[in-house]
Amino acid sequence: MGRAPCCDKKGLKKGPWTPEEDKLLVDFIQTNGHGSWRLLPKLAGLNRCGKSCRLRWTNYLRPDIKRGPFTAEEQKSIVQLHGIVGNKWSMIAAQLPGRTDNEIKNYWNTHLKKHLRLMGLDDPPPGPTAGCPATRHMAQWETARLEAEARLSLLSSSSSSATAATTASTTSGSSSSTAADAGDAGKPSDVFLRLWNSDIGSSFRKVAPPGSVKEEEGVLLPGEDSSAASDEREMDAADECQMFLDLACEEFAGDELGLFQGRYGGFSLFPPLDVLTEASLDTAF
DNA sequence: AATCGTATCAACCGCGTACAC
DNA sequence: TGTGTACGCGGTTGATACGAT
Repeated sequence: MGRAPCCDKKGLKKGPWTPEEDKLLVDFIQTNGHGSWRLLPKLAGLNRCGKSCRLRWTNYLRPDIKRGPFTAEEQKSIVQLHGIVGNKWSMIAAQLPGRTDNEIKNYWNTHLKKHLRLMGLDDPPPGPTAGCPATRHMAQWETARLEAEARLSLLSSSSSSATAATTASTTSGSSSSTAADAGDAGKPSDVFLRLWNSDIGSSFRKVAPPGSVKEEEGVLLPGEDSSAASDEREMDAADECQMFLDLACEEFAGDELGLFQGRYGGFSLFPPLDVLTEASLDTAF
């Protein structure tokens, strides 16, 4: 479990990439694929470490990257998904075709977080019943998320067969299976994918513009879609404000999704652990 | 026009995990 | 089984752009 020595090498260039370097990297990957990132810079004639090449490719040069401002739907999705998985930017990015984890992370830190703070939705007070309704609901979501992680970790550690069944059910039933499904959906710790393929996830998926996601891979094809012009508009301040109000005071708060099963004076996404069987887990996720 | 403060985002750093040997 | 290596992720930094004074 040692540290990667990849960037320890002296003499490797750092800092901003030049157009020439970009071209070398793109040409090489389009011809040969990236293969081993460690070997790539040498093979491509780049004086960079593999890590830097991978980052440049995944965050900037990849052909399927979507440029431009985040749409209203994307912003809404980010806020919602963040409420479930927290700072799991790669998970969130997997649900937003063409957006990178780095981009989403930056956008969250510079835009969305600021808006939430201004509205008092960030930094919730202790206890789910304190504060304004909107803040309380945000706290409830965070509580639910933590509980979900704890429960599923517990369950997955004791039931590998349930995991296999879950994987089978999730990959067959969803019309918006993603690249992540193909890769990591079988991991018992992948809480998000379980949630995403549950009723909760399907509710969230409703916000995605029709046709914006390729059915099998969950990514935009070159030249595909992008016709959802109405979704491409940039939100003005009033739109954004209203969006957060909507999220906090309606969807996050509501039982309209059938999420909250009150107990112990609070709420929970799940029935008590002792009634959670493998079968019920399969049904739920 | 110059200076200063703030916002943005590309890129880096370091850690955790998976995997090969 | 233990160790080393490579990769991916999230947090952070620093350069640059932009707006205010």
